[in-house]
Amino acid sequence: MPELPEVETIKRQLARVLIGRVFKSVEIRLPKQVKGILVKDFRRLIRKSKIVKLERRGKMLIMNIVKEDDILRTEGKNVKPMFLIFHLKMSGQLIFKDKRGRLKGGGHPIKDALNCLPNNYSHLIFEFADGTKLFFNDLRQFGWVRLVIKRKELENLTKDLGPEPLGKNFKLQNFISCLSQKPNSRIYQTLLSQSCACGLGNIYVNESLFYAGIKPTRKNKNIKKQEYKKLYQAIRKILKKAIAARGTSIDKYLDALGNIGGFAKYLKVYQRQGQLCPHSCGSRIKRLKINGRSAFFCQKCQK
DNA sequence: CGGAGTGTTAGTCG
DNA sequence: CCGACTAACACTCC
Repeated sequence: MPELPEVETIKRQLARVLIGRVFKSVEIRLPKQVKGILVKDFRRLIRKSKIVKLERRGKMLIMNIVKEDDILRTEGKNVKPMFLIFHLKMSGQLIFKDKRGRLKGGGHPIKDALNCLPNNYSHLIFEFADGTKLFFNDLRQFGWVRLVIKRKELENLTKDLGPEPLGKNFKLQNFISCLSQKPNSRIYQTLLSQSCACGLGNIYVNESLFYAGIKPTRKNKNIKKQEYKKLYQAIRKILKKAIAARGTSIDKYLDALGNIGGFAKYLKVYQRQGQLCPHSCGSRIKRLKINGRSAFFCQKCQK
């Protein structure tokens, strides 16, 4: 599930409960989800590390962690953090459970998953020194976690990501020139590729294109500057609104447990095929496969 | 029961 | 290099 607004929501929720906590151990039930490092090194580096900061880059959640020993040795000055990076892909969740069993965090909703933790999908279980826990659940097992020591390695992992669409570096002119560099790509596909703006997935790409009045099948080279401006504004507006609503949840899911999802009621086209266009044009929302993904759009309102 | 569909992206192939 | 396609996986829905 998680696209930019969902990961941002999870980051904000988890920051409130994770900053300052110290890892005691990690139970690795599905080793393949720990990428790029030997499991034994992963355990060793995690142990006695304190979470000092949470960041997000695109759809990745990044915890800055520091060995407690290093903090003591240097009296907390100029300690370089390591980076624990999560990608939830299609179905990952990060759920924090405090000592009383209360939950915070969230991700893709899995039926009954929150009633019982750990469950069949809890592939990594981090335990903190105070007995609280962080569960990494992932039904489809595409998600991953990695740990890198240097900021340089983190930069390597994010180097192909376009700018943060809500960040200062996201400028209309840069956005247009980036899209123009892929003249034969279709706008729907380019937006999903993370290259000109990061963090957009199928929900927000479809919603942004509807808002901007651009058909997902349009080739970039045929899109006018004015339309790109509208798209740029649409992306920012929709992402902000989605973050304010704490993300989107499709399907059934449990609220009240720190799980996410108020944006679903604002969706105009995503998974609304067959329904009347919300612009009251009389046309019905179409669904079309583009490179294996479902695009949703109004034939009348999107040119 | 079989097939399609699901919030992602890395890798391969032409 | 680009764009199209597929695999990684487990589940739900029609």
